[in-house]
Amino acid sequence: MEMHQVRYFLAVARTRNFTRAAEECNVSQPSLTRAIQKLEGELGGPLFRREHSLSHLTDLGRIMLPHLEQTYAAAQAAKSLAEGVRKGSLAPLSIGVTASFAADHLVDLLERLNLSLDGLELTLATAAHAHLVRDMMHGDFDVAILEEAADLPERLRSWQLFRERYQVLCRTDHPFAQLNAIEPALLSGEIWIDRSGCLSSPRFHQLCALADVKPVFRHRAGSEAHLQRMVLAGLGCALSPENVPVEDGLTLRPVHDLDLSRTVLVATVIGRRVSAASDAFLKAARARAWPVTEQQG
DNA sequence: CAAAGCATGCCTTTAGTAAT
DNA sequence: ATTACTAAAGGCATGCTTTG
Repeated sequence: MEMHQVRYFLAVARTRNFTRAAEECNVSQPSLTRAIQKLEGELGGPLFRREHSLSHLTDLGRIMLPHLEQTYAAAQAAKSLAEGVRKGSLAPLSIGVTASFAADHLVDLLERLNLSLDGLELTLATAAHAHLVRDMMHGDFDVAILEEAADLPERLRSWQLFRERYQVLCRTDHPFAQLNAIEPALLSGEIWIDRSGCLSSPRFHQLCALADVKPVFRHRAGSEAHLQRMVLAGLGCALSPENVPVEDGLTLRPVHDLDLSRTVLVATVIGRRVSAASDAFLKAARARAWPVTEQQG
């Protein structure tokens, strides 16, 4: 099925006249007739009943009409969108954010970007670290905000935004909430919610094993929002980056001597064309004041 | 019978593909 | 890179049927 066939079909459906439809479409009547015949061959039956002055859609034609209208409208929309991108009146930007990064950090940044960039068309998506990196390399994102890791692809060019520690996230009615800082030994026996797909998770397990601290690793959450809901629901405690905004009823408490922190980066892929929108975002992100972590101890 | 409406035969042009 | 072939779109001329 070709788009010109759909276009001709819609013109005939509208005018109920092959000759006038051909004029509308700026082709000769025989060309239009042949295109309709081809479409009918492909769809398995006549779309129009040819009755001279009373030509009209067949049942098949009526059934096809809304689908083909939609098809044509979608194609037209794609065309005008493409034109917008080409002329620079549209500035598409796709940002991938690691699941443990609170999008709250981006609000003012995105607000300024939207004000300064005409035609900004933003896609903001979240994914676990490994998926984010993979999707970034596949071209799904123009820019990624992710954690520093040993195995980041060489083709990623990154800039550090800020560094932050992990702290214990618990309910405000949990005994931990009363402490200024938690002794690691106190974590033993606590029911724990793991951050699945997050780089901090294996590192935390490792640190616990080294210090002979034994939380009960039982639950898993795939996003920061889910993690906080699960803690709110009383399922257990978890680790969260210290700058994550927490829900009412939750609090963050540091752990003594817990060497668990992360570096948050903004990254692009080397060699890929940097769009105006990407460039503006990168510049704004790097110029922005990010949370500063005081040195512990 | 003339005009309107659609179909068909035959042609050219163009784009894509396979072979050299 | 060049050539040959093929398929498809489209145009012109014209035929057939219906309508007024």
